[in-house]
Amino acid sequence: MGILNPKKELEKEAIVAGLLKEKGLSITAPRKLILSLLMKEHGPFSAEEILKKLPKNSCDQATVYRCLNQFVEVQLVNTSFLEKDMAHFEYNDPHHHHHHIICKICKKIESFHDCLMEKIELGLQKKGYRDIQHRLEIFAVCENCAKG
Amino acid sequence: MGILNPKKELEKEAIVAGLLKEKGLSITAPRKLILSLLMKEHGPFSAEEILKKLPKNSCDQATVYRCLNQFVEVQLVNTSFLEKDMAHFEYNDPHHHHHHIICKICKKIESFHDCLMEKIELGLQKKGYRDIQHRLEIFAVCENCAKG
DNA sequence: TACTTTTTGCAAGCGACTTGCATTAATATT
DNA sequence: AATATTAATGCAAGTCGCTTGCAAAAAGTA
Repeated sequence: MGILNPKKELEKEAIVAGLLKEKGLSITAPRKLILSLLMKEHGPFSAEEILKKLPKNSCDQATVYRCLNQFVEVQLVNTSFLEKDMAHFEYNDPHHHHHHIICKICKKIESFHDCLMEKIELGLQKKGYRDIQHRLEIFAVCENCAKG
Repeated sequence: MGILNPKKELEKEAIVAGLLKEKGLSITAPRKLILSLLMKEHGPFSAEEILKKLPKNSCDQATVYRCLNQFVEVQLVNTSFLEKDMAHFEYNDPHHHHHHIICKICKKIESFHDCLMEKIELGLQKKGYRDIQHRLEIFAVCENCAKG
């Protein structure tokens, strides 16, 4: 794909570099690789999956974790804990806000773009989902900490 | 408290034992201790916190984890991943459905009993919370797996 | 280009959680 | 109620996702 259309690839590179700069991160090979991977493929992916998807020996496991944590900090990436014991990461596209539903048995992950509990659960039941549970967690800075 | 009102304590014991039986779990000392702790105090608590709250040497770390996982399986307890790297556990009281908000900085956890995104975020802003993010995860059995 | 700062790779380390196994306790059976 | 059977517990060792210290390399800066 990059070979077939080098112009477009260069544009994408520029976008990725721009995002990194915007967030105050220096532009390095691993950071570009990881971020463009996450922007191209729709996760959520575990760190291990990301490492496997990168070109062989292009970057170390430790670097993957370090980059992902930095991306989360600057809100380029969202974390979720769909599976116990393992974080999943996904590019945070503000224009495509969505949530995940993971099958308790086969662990298949799907996304949906709606955001209202009752509506969601009814819709999912009609789709054939059973035994639906949800978890909503909110992260914020409290009044006290916002002052300090 | 148990000493002051032994009758009420016995009643509570019976409730806890009843819940365990209802869920097909045998009634053991550690299970009774952990479940009644979670029913009495409102978490969410980490496994470590639970272990510390139990009477000294009343049960092993491994047992705490084993019990908690069983409780989650039978839906007596809910898990949340408010902090990366550490699960939190809480008694699943169907009459007091609620969610959690954790401060990004001081990690203070509060619960709220409302359940509508926009309403929630507006209300929290008025309460002084800033930089609000939320995470909603849904767990269910998909059509395929429900068949099998 | 030379200097300073940050990032990376590697390997060792950490910590939450799990597991194998012998012992002990809970349920089922008689 | 006593015994047999099955399951749960404690202990210690192990696993695994993730982090970190440090020297080398690459980015940013002048």
